[in-house]
Amino acid sequence: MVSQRGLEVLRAIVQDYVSSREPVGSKAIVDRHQFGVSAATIRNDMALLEEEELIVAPHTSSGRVPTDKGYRLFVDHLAEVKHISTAQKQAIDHFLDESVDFDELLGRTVRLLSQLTNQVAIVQYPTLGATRVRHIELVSLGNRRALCIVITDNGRVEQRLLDLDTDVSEADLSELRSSINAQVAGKLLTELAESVVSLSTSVSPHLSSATNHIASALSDSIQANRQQKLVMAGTANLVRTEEDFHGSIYPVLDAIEEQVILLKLLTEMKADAHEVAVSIGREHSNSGLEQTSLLATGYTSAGESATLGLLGPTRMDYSNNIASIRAVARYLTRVLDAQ
Amino acid sequence: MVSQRGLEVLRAIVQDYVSSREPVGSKAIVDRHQFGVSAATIRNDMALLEEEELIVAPHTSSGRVPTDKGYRLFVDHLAEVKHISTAQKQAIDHFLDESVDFDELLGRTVRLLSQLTNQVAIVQYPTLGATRVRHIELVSLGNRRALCIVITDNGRVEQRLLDLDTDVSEADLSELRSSINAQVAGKLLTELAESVVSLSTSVSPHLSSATNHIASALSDSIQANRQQKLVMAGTANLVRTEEDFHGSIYPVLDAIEEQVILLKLLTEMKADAHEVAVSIGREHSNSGLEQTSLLATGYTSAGESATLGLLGPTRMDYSNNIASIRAVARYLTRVLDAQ
DNA sequence: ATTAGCACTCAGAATGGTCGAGTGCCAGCG
DNA sequence: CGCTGGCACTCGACCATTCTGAGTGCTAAT
Repeated sequence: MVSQRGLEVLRAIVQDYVSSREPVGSKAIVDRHQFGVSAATIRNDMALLEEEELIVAPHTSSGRVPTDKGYRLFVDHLAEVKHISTAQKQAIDHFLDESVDFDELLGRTVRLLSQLTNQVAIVQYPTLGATRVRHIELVSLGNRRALCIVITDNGRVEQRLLDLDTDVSEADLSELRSSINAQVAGKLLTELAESVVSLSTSVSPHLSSATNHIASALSDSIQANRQQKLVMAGTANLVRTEEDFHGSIYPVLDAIEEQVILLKLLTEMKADAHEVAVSIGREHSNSGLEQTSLLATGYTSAGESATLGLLGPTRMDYSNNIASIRAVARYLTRVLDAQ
Repeated sequence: MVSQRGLEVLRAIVQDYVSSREPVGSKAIVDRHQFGVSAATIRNDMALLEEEELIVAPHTSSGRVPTDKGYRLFVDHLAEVKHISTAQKQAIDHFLDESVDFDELLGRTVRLLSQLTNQVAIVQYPTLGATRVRHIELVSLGNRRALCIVITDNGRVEQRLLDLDTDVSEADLSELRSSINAQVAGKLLTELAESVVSLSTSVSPHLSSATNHIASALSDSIQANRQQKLVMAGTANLVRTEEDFHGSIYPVLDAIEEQVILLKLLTEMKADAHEVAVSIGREHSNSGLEQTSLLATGYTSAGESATLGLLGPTRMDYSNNIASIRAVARYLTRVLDAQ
C-alpha cells in the first residue's frame, strides 16, 4: 500500500511536473522538497506509486509523470484549496463590472476566465424554463418579414426573424402587438406558444395566419433554447500548451468545434454551484479529448442554473484553475442572481 | 523587364508553392507545367523575377518562394477569378438560411466563412448611424436595477443594464416607458440621448433622475457602438497553418486578441461591397501580422454598410478565398438588405 | 533566345559517439 | 523493518560529422 510519504511524493511529482513539464526523478524531488530522506528511499516510494498506476515513466530511464489516476488522487485528496489573490479579485470586479447586458457579461466572463487561467473557458447559457414574459415586440422589416422580440422578467432578450406569407400592415402589426401582449404578459415561456395560438381565433381573421406564424416561431425559439448555447474563449491558449499533447492537437481542436460534445460532457458532469467538478483525461473518453481535463461548476441567473467550464491539458494547474473558476462563477451568480 | 513567360512562371510558382508549401525549383516547374522550354530557360526567367523582387530563395540552393510583392502581382494580374462550386453555394444557403436573428446570422456567417476557407473569418457589425428607433422597453430587474432595450427599425436589438440610484416602482416604470416611447419613436439613434434628456423635465419630478440615467446609458451605448464590434471565428485554423509562420505564431495570436488592430486594418482597407480588397504581409506592417494577408469586402444591412474579413498566412489560396468571401458577403447582403 | 553541361552550394537526413539523468537492485546499517 | 549508499545498467538528448541531392549560376554551343 502507498504510505503517507508516498502520497506526499505524488503531490511533489504532480506539482513539479505541472510547473516544469519535465518528467520528475527521485533526485529532483530530494533537491526541491524537504523530505529528509535519500533519493533511494524516494525511488522505492515511486516504485510503489508506479505499481498503483498513479505515475508512469515515459521511457526506461527518465523521471515519472502522473497518470490520469494520479491526477485524480491529487485533485481529490492532495490539492490545497487555494484562494485567488486580491489582485485577481480586483481584476474580476473591474473587468466584469463594466458589462452592460447579459450577452456581454457572459462574453466578458469567458474571456476573463480564459485569461486568468490560460485555458479554454466555456460558458453555457441558462435555460429559460421558469422565466416569465415581460413584453413582446413586433417589428416589421418590410418585404413580409418581421422581427419578434421577447423580453423576459429577468432581463433576457430573445429575438427571432419571421417570414410571413402575407403582407401585414403597420396597423395590423399594432393590433397583433397589443393583443399578444395583453395575452402573454406574465406567462411562463413554456406556455407562451400555446397562449399565442389560442389568440389566432380572436384576432381579425386576416391576421390569424400571421398569429400562427408567430406562435410557431416562438415555439421554435424555446425549443432551440433547450439545446443550449455555448460560448467559448481562449482557444488560442491550447496552442500555447501544444507540447502537452502528444501526437497532435488537431483532434482536440476538432472536438472543440463540435460544441455538442462539450455540451454533453458538461451536463454529464452535473456541476452544481457549490463545488467544482473535475473530469480528467480518459475519464471522459470522448474522441479527441483524452489528453485534456475539464473543470465545471454551476452558476445561477435569476434562479435558472447553468454551467461554467474550463478545458485544458491534463497537465494543468488544478489548484489555481479550480480557485479561478470558482471565484468567477461566484461573482457571476452574485451579479446575475441578485435575488 | 519581365517577359510574358516570366509572369506565367510567377503564376506557376505561386500556385505550386501555395499547394505544396515547398520552395519551387526550375525542374519542378518544367515537370508540372507545359512551358515547352527547358529548365535552364526557366532558370533565366526566375533570375529576372528575383531581380524584380517578386520571388526569393530562402537559401542558396533551393527553389524560390514568392515575396509579398510577388503575391501582390499575382493577386492583381494573374489570379483567375474563380466561382465557387454549386456544392459550396448550397452549403452557404443551407447553413445561413436557418438563422433566426441578426446576431446569430452574423455568428453563423463567420463560422461558415472560416470553414469554407480554413482561415480566420471576421465580421464587423454595421454601425447604427442612420437607423431609427422603433421601440424602447424598460424592464425592472429588482434591486434598483433595470434593463433598457432599444429596438430599431431594421431589426437590431441593443440592450443595456441600468443601475438606478433610487427605487422605481412598476407604475413609475410604466410611466417612463410610455413617455419615452412617445417621445423617441422614429427618432434617429444619434438623436436619441438628447431626446430622452429633454424629457427629464416633463416627467414626474421623482423620475427625473432615473430619466437622466437612462439618457446617459443610451448615449454610452451609442458611443460603444461607434467603436465597433467584431466577431471572429476559426482562430484554431491558424494553428493548422502554423508552419507558414516563421518564428512563432504567438505574435499573430496576440495581434488577433487585440481586436483594435484588426478593426483599424479593416477600416483602412476601405472595402466596398463590389470588390474584395487584399492586403498582403508587410503592406500592413502592423506588429505581428507581417506574415499574414487580409481580405476584406463590404456588405450592407438595411442600408448600413460594414465589413467582412478574412485573415490567413500570406501563403494562402487567394483565388478560392476571394471567391468564398465574395460569395458569403453577397449572400449576407441579400438576406439583410432586402430593400 | 535557348539549351546542355558542369562545378558549386548548402539544408536536411543519416550516422555514430558521448554524456548524464535516472533507474532497479542489493547488501549493510540503525 | 525501514532507510541508505553504492553500483551496474539503460536510454534519450545532444553534438559533430558525413553524405546526399535538389537546385543554382555560368558558359559555350546551337
